[in-house]
Amino acid sequence: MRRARGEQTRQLILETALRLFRERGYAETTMRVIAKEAGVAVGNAYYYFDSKEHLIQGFYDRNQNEHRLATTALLADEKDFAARLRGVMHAGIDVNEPYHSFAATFFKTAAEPSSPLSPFSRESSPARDASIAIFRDVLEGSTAKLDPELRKELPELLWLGWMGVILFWVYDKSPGQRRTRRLIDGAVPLIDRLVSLSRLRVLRPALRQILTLIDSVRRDD
Amino acid sequence: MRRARGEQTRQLILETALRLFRERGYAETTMRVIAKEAGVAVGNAYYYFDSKEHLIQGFYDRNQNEHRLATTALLADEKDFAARLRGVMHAGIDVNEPYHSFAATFFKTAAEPSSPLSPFSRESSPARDASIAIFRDVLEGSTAKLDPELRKELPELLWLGWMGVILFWVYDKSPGQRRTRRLIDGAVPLIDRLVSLSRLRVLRPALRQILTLIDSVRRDD
DNA sequence: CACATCTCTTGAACGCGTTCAACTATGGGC
DNA sequence: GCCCATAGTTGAACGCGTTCAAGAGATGTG
Repeated sequence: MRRARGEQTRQLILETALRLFRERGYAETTMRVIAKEAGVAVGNAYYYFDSKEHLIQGFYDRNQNEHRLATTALLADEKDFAARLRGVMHAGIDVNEPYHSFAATFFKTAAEPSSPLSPFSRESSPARDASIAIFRDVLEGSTAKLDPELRKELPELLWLGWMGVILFWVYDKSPGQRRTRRLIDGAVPLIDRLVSLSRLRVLRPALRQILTLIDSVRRDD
Repeated sequence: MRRARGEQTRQLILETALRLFRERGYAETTMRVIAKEAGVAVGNAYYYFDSKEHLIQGFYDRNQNEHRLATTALLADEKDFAARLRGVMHAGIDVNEPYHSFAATFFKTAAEPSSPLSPFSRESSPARDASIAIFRDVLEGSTAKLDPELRKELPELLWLGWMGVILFWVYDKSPGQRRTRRLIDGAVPLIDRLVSLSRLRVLRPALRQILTLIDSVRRDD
């Protein structure tokens, strides 16, 4: 089997790279060392990964998957919207916590718009969609009552908010990133309240304005 | 005078670099070419600038200043809050527009939390305070009526929102970055409306919740 | 004027990510 | 069993940002 051997080498390189990234940091880990540790030639790594940055995509995918797994139990039992959202966000931070010190470097790389690692890039689209799906589940599996038009947009908005939390977390230098935990604990009830308020008649015009804004901005022409 | 000669070389290197960045892009401009065009040795550029990315700081400072200058006329005349905010944001985009293509790279550098170029870093504090001051002026020089506690926090919140607009702009690949313009045109009236709504009795609890959240997150322990 | 000191300048050299022509191993077709 | 297209692998070589020992030039000191 050709495929099997290729996949094996690919995994070997990826696992070696991620281990070294964790042990010594991203910038300090050279492609030559990754190749040497994996027992292959430098060029071989480039046969499987377009660039050093692309290796990080593997890290993202794995954590993304761990995040999903960490939330399934909660999302199966809990019905309260706020509790679901809070659980999902804390789980997301839990999963990434061991990597906080070098997540900053990853973030720097991912921040470049042309980078394949950017959360908004085409290459990240599957991971992004999977992440948005979690937030759709958070909403749809809950007993929350809200404006039907907002319901359609909310999963993506929650994902955007989640990106904001991640951004905050990356910059968070407080011990154990407590501030991020406080942000989540404070923001979730607030979001819950605002979502409920979406059915209020007085706020109808403001809500429509928000939805119109989302629509006009989304059009990419 | 030594200082004069050094400063002259520094300016020569900076201007040459910015010109080349504009002409051929950031990644395509090598330090060797910058040095050659400026008529100095490569190492000389590193005597004045810590790295290639640090050359961007000069660009950043210059545009920051231009933004401030571009808003003074408007902020002296206009009294309507929405019009003031809209003008300031569009002016900010105007100033940066010619550099959109390599602003991405600048953003990448600024995004690293440990970077002195980060908008949240201590080194950027003066620039950040200056920027927040503009938004304070936007608010205080307007006739807007709003909750007094919100009034204290709003300038910083507007600045944060502005950072979000910049982030959107950096990623905006639509011709002439039209989507960013639409975002501003749509978001400003919305902010205006929400600010007005802050005096509404029904929303009092939600507002207090927002203010409490800001306070708890700001505590850095 | 000589000397010491500090500012400024040089360019070869280093290590990095990345490329690519050349090579080897594999498996299916006849 | 042989052949050949394809998958997989190699490592020297390239151009890049960056460093640094060495020196040149300007200024202060006796």
